[in-house]
Amino acid sequence: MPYDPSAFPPFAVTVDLVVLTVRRHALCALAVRRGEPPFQGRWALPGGFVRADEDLSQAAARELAEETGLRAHDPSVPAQDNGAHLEQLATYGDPKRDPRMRVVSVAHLALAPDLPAPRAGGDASNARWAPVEELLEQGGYGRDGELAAPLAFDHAQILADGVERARSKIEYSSLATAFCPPEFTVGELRRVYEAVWAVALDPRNFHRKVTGTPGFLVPTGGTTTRQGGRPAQLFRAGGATLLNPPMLRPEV
Amino acid sequence: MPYDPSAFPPFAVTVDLVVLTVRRHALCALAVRRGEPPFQGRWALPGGFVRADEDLSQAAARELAEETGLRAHDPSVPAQDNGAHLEQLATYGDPKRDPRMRVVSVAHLALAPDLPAPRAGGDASNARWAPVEELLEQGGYGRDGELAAPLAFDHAQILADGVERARSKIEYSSLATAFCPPEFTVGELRRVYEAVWAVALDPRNFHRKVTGTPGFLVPTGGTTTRQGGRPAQLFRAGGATLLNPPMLRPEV
DNA sequence: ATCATAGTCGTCTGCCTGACGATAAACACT
DNA sequence: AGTGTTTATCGTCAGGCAGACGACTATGAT
Repeated sequence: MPYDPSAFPPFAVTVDLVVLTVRRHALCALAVRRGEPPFQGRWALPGGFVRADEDLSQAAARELAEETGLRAHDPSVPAQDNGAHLEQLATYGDPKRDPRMRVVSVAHLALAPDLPAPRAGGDASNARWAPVEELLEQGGYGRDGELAAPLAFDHAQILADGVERARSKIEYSSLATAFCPPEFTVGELRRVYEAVWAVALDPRNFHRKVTGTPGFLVPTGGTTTRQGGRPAQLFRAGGATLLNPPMLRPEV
Repeated sequence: MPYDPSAFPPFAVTVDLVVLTVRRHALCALAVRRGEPPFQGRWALPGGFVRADEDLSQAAARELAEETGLRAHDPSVPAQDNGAHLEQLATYGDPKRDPRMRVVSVAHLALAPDLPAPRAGGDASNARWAPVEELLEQGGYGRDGELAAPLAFDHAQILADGVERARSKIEYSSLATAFCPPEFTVGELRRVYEAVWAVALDPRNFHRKVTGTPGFLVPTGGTTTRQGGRPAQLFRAGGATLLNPPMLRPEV
């Protein structure tokens, strides 16, 4: 097939972001309110057009910074610091997914600690962290009594795919630490798993598992009592990225 | 950001295919020879433009049919028959990945049994099954003595990603059956694992594992001696898609 | 002082896996 | 017909890991 420029239809290419964090024992996603049609006033995932000279991951990192102030974690820099984990999720290209034109969206998944406050163009009322169940349920009422309209476009599907990716990936990788601050306790890490999987885990078995997996956690020497109770050791994420054997997700 | 049609740059969107099969105890990928510049004469992954009214998965299924004659397995149809497994792999959008224009390629991964003979536009000399190591090694010589030039564009990266996806996915899913004909023996399935992982597995432990996993294999009642030796039971792929606990890939 | 909370160390049991012996049923020879 | 080769299939045993859960420790709150 010759590459005649008139032989292929032009597409708009966007990146959409599933930004996940754990707040108040719940897995939450960043949502922004749409200012223009279509779906004006509805909640949507943050995103935007890919620029002409930009790689897809660059566009995703730029959007992430614009919406949250988070820097994406560059894998080439060992000190991951405040950087959020960012990875490509999947691409959505149904011809009718945007009523105005043909848009192909390359969705990315970002995992961040609880710290940041959302800001959409500086307007906090148009951005929020919402529990993923609240964003995914159709027609219910959210915590604020507002009718929970479904997310704009196919963003409910994208969010569901991102949540599923995160849920499965923390099984066999050390990615759960991306939800934690630079230093954290075993209990805090356990609460991340409990929030993401929406299950209760045995603290003793969890402690044995994570401290017994080489390279997963590195003790910093410090302790903290910020969770109450007996002081807990502080850890940093170790170099290991793959968990073998994996963390087992309870059946029900 | 308003959706002014002049506010976003136009992209060409293509699908590229990583089609994998197992032949002669080796994991092989489908490669086609490029007829025009750039990379004229070099081997590349099959692919093509997404049409204006086509979904991404439809485009991938169409390209797969055009290149191999394989029908993609429609998940809504339980009888998978001759259909190949097809799933989205990842999207590649480096601004310089195609020297002519801005092309975003949505790569797909297809797994097929050994049956089909390649055909690229009816010309078999421009399509072949090649062992993935041969396609991925740089500067060596292939089986036919031909200098192994690297694949065109970023297709070596795409192929490597597809192979890695296949290798990890057969660990925790029943996807290895996609490499097998509709009816197959435990030994044939084991040789699929051995080819994809490039390892040797213990036949007795493998037999215990796959026959002991509920829903993985369904006996058809028949037997075959097409592999020589004692007649082996024939099985069909069962309904289970997830393997829990997973098949463990040997360390080395 | 007592309680509540959270963290940490152990024990026990059952399941799964890896290593490997043994038997079974075909085919290819001699 | 017997022997060897190949592949399939069943069984046994030891080690590792996870789930269930008891026990103890160290802090803050009342």
